[in-house]
Amino acid sequence: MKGRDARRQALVEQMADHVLSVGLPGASLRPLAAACGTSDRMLLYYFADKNELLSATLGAVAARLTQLLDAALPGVAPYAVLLPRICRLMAAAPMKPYLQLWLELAALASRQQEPYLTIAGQLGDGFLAWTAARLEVSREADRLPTASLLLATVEGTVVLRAIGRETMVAAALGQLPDEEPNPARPRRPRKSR
Amino acid sequence: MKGRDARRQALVEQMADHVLSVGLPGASLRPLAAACGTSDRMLLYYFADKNELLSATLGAVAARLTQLLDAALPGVAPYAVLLPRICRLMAAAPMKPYLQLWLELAALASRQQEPYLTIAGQLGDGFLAWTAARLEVSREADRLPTASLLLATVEGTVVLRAIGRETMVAAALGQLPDEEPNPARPRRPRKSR
DNA sequence: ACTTTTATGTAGCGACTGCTACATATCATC
DNA sequence: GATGATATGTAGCAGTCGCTACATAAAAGT
Repeated sequence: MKGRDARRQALVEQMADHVLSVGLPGASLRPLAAACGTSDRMLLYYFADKNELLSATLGAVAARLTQLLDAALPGVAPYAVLLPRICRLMAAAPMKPYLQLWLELAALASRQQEPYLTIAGQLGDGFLAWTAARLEVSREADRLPTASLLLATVEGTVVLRAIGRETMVAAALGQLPDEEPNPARPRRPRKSR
Repeated sequence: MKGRDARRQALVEQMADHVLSVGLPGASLRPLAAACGTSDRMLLYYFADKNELLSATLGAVAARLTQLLDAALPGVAPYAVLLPRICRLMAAAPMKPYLQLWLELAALASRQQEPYLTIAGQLGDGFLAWTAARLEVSREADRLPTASLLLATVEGTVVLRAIGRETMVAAALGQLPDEEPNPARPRRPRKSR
């Protein structure tokens, strides 16, 4: 009764590895079991069914992501600085598997499928809180609305990058309200006049 | 050789209906065939394989979406007006099946799967052009960058709505640069002073 | 009328899906 | 050392997946 929970946790972590590398399409019982060095039979011995198993695994993934995000971007910044900063963070290699999984979750959640809808919602709440905590606002009442707007834009760049349109992301980020202190930005080579 | 293409087109339209209603997860050969009143055998008689069949079907879906979007939102508007306008359009009921499919495409594209990556990319290009055409800018050089930023934010609200966070969308849209001419918006009941 | 092309039905293959029945180990407790 | 709980292997079920071999019907062309 004690080692059982420990074994479950160990399996969950190994399954999290596997899901992060191949995504939900590859998250069927036999491949998952193989990634854990066990059998589908044993997975269903430790978990009631695939749903419970996946819920636990995605929970572990969410925990890793939370940890990863919390470690990133210390300090606060105003909207116009924070947006490109977060977008750059989301474009970094370590985020890729999480964001691929995130889009798969969003697609399933969009069809109201449980447990994905619930999990994706909680992840979204986490994203918002994380964003809000790093946002510098003049009026405190603007924090959540501004963070929501920022989050939406970031999510959008994630989608655009997913469909291979990094150019659009770059164009969008070049089009900020221009409040960040970036002295060395060549606007245009200032034609001779 | 003549009726063949007509039959293909008819099948494609019926499959588009089906895909729009159940999404890519339900787009396997036998259900698709049933939706067309035929058999999987016949689908693979008119199409080389499932990939070709799905490409054609998603092309038809894209055409419908283009038509649907082109009919919507005549006239141009500046960024701050256009953003909530488009978001409201995306939240409308007729868009739902398209956006659910769009997220599924984005998730598959994110894993570099063809033909989804190509199709999603083309759809994204269409979105950007559509947005840019409705955007009112002061400097023409800002059109594409600003449209990209707008598109990203819109896509983000689509994701947030997919995961059941309409509240975040509402909060984000309340947090616009506030340039739209909306005289009857109660900011706050202006406390007595 | 004969042949060739076009269209359709039937049946099935091998692989995979989530899940389960049954048997058996291993091991702690009484 | 018998007994019961915990753990694991083997085998398989009923279903779906994309796809194909084989037969045949209808139609078109000669």
